[in-house]
Amino acid sequence: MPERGRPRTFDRAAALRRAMEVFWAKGYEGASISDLTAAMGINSPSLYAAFGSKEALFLEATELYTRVEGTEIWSALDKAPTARQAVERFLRQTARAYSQTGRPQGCLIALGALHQDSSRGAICDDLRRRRAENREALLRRLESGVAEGELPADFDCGTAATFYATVQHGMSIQARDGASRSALLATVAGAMAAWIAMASTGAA
Amino acid sequence: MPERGRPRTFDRAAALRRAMEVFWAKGYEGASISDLTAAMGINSPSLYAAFGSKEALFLEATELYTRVEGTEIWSALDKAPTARQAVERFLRQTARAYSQTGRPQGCLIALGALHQDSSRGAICDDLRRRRAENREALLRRLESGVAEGELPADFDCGTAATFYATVQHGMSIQARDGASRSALLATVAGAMAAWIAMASTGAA
DNA sequence: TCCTTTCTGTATTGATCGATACATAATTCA
DNA sequence: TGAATTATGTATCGATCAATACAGAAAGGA
Repeated sequence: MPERGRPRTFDRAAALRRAMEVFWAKGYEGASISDLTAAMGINSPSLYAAFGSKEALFLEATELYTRVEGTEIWSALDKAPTARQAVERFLRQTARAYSQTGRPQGCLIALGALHQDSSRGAICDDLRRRRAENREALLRRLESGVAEGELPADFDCGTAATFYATVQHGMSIQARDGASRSALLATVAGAMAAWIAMASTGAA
Repeated sequence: MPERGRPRTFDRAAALRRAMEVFWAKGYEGASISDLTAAMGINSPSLYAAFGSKEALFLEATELYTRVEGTEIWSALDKAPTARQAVERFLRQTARAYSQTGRPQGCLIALGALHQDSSRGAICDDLRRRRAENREALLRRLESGVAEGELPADFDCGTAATFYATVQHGMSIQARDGASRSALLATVAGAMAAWIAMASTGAA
């Protein structure tokens, strides 16, 4: 509460949003401090004073991404009445989110830092952990579907969770390649076609 | 034929293979000239004399990757007697190739340069073009399946080609996350489960 | 044996990377 | 008001980036 010293002259939350967009568009190593400060409207000493380092800023940016963009995509999982609808809506939300105009295409978590490297270990690990959490969320929803009797007892939830998470990752690259929303929805249709077979016979 | 001047003391083809592995593991921007020369066993002037620039070296490396690793994956498309077997073998070869021990995991074409940037336009465009060619190859094989009567006339080849190409892209990220071969094959099983539904009813 | 050509290794280029030193400005506390 | 504290802008830091200058070495052609 008691704010000592000269007050900050920029909006920290707004600057973080700008930084998130830069990381989203360019990836961790592709986003330079110059890129970031230019987008955030501040000088580098202010960036370091407010966020600590490029790495810490990225971690805050991914947390913000997860909370805002991620929720938009993943909230469908819990809201939908059936596991099938949950997965389909989650994928359709993914298609919508990955093809928004005026925003970077694809997913920050999927594309932000794919190449493990000497100094980028923490960054890669953080994104990997978030991707693993996404698969876990899918897995839990599918297991609920089995517990509730919607899905057969021998339904291979692990295989299905891995499969749908992988499709979502592929959609990030597809979106980066400039795929239209309808092209992304075609992928969703393909992925949901698998549901029928997986659900009716257990895993293939 | 007439080799004037001092002969090269290193094997250009072997050096290119090493460079390909560095780009494969670290991506275009993640691979520094130092990384490359160290792996190739030469100094930077030799690199520039033999390959021109980092960008030209990358383009040669991706061409080599396509010719060697790519053929291993994609040759299944033409060899298999049916479209379904072609797609399944193509995906299973992908799972195998993406989880080879002692090699980078995932695909150079899919992961090499995902973030379009000022100076990397040509690199991104080249990889994008190769990814588009892969989808085209899938599409042609599926259309053959329709022409030969294996698939119904209303089978949506475009949707299926996009879907399977996207699954393969997702498998690159899955592999980068350390997925085992069996985990990748689980994704293949999921993707092939979609075949049944797509082939029996046309697109979903 | 020169001359030309090409490659090799050392050393270095200007640019940019992430990160700071420092002086100054703006606020709270006493 | 004066001391303490924190933020800001300028001007950098050493390290590393991709790319070369340059001199010497190794080959062919004359």
